[in-house]
Amino acid sequence: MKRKLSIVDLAKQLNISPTTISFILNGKAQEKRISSELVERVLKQIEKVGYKPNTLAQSLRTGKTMIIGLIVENIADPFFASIARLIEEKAYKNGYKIIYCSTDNDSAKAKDLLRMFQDRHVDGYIISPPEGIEKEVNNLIDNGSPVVLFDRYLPDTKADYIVVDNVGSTYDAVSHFIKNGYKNIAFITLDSLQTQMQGRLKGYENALNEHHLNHYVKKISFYEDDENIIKHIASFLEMNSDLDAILFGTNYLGISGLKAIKQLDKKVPEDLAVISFDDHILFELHSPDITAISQPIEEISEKLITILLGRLNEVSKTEKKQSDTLVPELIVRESSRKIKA
Amino acid sequence: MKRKLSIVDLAKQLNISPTTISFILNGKAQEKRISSELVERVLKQIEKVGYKPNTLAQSLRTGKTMIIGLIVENIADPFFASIARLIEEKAYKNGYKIIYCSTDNDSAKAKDLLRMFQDRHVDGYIISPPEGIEKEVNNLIDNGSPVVLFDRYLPDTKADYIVVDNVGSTYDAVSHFIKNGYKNIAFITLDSLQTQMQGRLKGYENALNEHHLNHYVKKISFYEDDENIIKHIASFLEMNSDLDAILFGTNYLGISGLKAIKQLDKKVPEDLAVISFDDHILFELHSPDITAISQPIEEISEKLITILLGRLNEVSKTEKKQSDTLVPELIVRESSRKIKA
DNA sequence: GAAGCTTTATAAAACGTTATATTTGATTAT
DNA sequence: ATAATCAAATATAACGTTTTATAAAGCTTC
Repeated sequence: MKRKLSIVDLAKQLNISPTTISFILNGKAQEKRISSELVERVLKQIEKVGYKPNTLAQSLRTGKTMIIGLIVENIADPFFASIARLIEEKAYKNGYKIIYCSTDNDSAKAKDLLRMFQDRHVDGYIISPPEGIEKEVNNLIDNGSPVVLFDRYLPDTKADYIVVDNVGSTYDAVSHFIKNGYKNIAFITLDSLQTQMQGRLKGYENALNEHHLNHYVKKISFYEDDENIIKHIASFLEMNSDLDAILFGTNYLGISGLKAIKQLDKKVPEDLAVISFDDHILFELHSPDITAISQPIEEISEKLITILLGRLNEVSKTEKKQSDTLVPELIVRESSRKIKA
Repeated sequence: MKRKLSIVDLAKQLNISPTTISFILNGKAQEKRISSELVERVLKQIEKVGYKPNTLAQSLRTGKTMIIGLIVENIADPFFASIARLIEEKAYKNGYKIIYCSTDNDSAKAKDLLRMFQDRHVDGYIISPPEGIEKEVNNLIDNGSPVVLFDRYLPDTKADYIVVDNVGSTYDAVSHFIKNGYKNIAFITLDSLQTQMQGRLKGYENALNEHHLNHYVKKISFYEDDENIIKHIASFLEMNSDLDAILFGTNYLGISGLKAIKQLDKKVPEDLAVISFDDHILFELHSPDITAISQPIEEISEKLITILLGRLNEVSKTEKKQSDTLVPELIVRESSRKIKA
């Protein structure tokens, strides 16, 4: 196990001071008026012996780690996994690494993770936050660490955020149902106060109210497992036999919902039309294929990383809160087809 | 931006030496015979002011970062995302964080990532390796960093690994086809020398040979995008109109394959029976649902982290290569149903 | 009453950088 | 002639820990 060589070793080899090498490596050769011959000589030796600065020492000294903390609800969810993948890629191109963790929407776990990330001195945060971590997030920002939220945001924080137009997109989805002749439209969603779920509910209600239609809302706890979700949805469907359409609030509710519908032997869209929030490969290949509200994943990731990198390079930390609301697309498929008249 | 307080600050507050605090914090109070009153007093103050050691300084001094580097083919692939999720969870419980990156099966990128992770002094590695990084992996091990491979392994390295019985599972899948009356069975796989793909091919061939059936193998480059994969599969199916069953070598080949089959308006399993490697939520809900070779994801993750943590706690690094081969399960569904006689 | 142990605690060096202040010798301005 | 500027490089302290070696004080023991 050979010890890696340090800047001091390198300095000894060249018979110069470590300081000089450090200046050269940090692009201060000109500013510090290091002669170009020396610069040349140093770079050549670095190349030759394959010297690499110790990032830990650099971080300890500078306070920068070039690591971004990514906190998502669940890395195994394809929506979050895709976002993670894109963020990883973009961060990597800018010299940043990602440390990630999943919260399971548990605020205690999220706080724990924030503490850990802080211990590790990550430079910035990208978070899909559970409720209840407002204080911790504000603390981070007050301590100079930029935080960008996504998917949902925390109104009582100074954190930047990127979200989508939840209200508008469920409004459009329900309107699409109505235009196609559906009248008894349910919304199966999470029992959650998070902004995105509130928005989705709002859009649903707005559309129904406009047409004076009945509301059928089923709220499911985040902490149920797949099997229980299916049971709840199935019994909700049985108890509301007049329903002719369902909007699902998230992709996994949609998936569990399809399982419930299958169990009940209902036909989509003849017995029950379906739209789900979040597109999924399954929705594309399902028979019939499922209409979905597709979030602009690429654009979300791009904006997230752009804002965060911007903050990281900012000189004065005074600039005010940044946010953006992107527009999802309703991908119309077979499952929400017109009722035969 | 308040500066965090250091062990020195704490020592000053208590009018004692930083050394003493360090000993106490590292559980050496007894060994170093620190009086229990002092221990008490120190712990109380730590609690009171919320002192947290700086992990960077600790890492610099000790050479340990408590970070595990996770290198997967693609974090957005549900197989890898699920593994990542489970590994994350188990690592977290043991005080380790995860840094992850995706390789896209690109050995140059993988080498780059290994270098980065090394720069960051990660304590150990979990890798689904592309070919061509044998030298780098051996270097890591020689330098004392444990490496555990999964999904595929590198025969020419000393790295531990966890894989599944690829040969046996595709053998079983093909045998299942044969038992159900299928005779012209294709294997659509990646054009790859990686051990898992070689194994899957082997199992396919073994089963066919046993029954003196024709081989139909289509190898697809890893670097094609979804659209092209579909085209290749579609044209392969058109050119081999006598086929009555297909085994797909990975989940995304299976998914693209289903799209191709849909485009060609073939019925599953009447025109074409289907089995795919790797289970997927889509396979469960597809009509008809798709028979799949399901890998024991939970068990894989468990063994990976167990081996790695074992290595990290090992005193002498002499113990020999560890490996394990787990057994996937063939989940039989509608798509490989018996041909009507 | 000196030598040797215990007990309890500490000083100082080290990990590998970077940033600030300083040195040295040469050149220019007054 | 001397003060002032400049070019080129360096010494040193600092970041916050851990570890090794050492100290101080009290107690035995002969």
